[in-house]
Amino acid sequence: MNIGEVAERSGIPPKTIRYYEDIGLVRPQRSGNGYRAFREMDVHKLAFLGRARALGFSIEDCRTLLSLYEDESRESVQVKAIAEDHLTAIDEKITQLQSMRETLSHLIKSCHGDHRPDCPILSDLAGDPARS
Amino acid sequence: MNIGEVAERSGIPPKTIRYYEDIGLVRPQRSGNGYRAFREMDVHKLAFLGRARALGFSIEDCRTLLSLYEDESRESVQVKAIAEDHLTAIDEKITQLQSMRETLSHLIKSCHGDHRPDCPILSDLAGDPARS
DNA sequence: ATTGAGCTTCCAGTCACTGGAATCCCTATA
DNA sequence: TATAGGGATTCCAGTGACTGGAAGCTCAAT
Repeated sequence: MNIGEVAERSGIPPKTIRYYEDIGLVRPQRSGNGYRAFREMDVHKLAFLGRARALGFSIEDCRTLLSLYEDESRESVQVKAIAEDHLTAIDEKITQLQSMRETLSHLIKSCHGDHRPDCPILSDLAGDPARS
Repeated sequence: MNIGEVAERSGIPPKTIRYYEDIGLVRPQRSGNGYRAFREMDVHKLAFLGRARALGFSIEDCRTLLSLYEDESRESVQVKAIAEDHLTAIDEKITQLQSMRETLSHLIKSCHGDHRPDCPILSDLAGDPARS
């Protein structure tokens, strides 16, 4: 199977598949013409990576998850620990974004948004808390 | 004022201040010895940048916001538009993270997390929806 | 024989810093 | 006065996870 078909079937663009090979996430064989020759297993792995990435796992987490997936003697607690750490990180990001959102939406509400220069958003950024 | 004192007063590390000069966000003068010579105005600008970055504005947004701040003939609607766009982007990120969070926490709940290899997290990543 | 699509490699750019090396300047102390 | 230190300078490289583009090779069809 050539890279184009694999890209279509796994949902991972060719450029990214080559990149994943570069960093050792997949190891497709090669045909006589120098083209990458993918097997079903490779497509499966790439789809796995696509789903893990879509859940926000880092490439290094993906590498670990893949190796656990292929390790028959894994313990599910290992997988769960990675997932829990990641969930914690997601929660922290959400909290941070919500705090930004809070401040920003207050500022936006207090700004007239007209042709005059007075702007509580700029006043706040400038460090004038009275005007925000 | 040297870079160390400015860093302390503005909360921006020296490395970052030099970087901000590189990309033209601040233009400190120079002393005879080649050291950067910051004025109050520069500290003020850097603190402005620090607050804008803390709200998640991109460097390019910060550049625009700074120039609006210094433009007496600005219209607050220009500032508000940037802030609203940014708020939209934040909301999109939050939504995406919450969707990841949702999926991930379901998977975590369904995983025993013991010494056995069976793992619904891996099964889901492998594309087996029945086992998740 | 030629065209065009698809494949190859390699290099550079993204974003916003951050670390490190080599060197220079200034001040205080022995 | 020599020296030691702390702080300043520049420049280069690396981060994460791709993505774009150029130059060139292969293959199938006309």
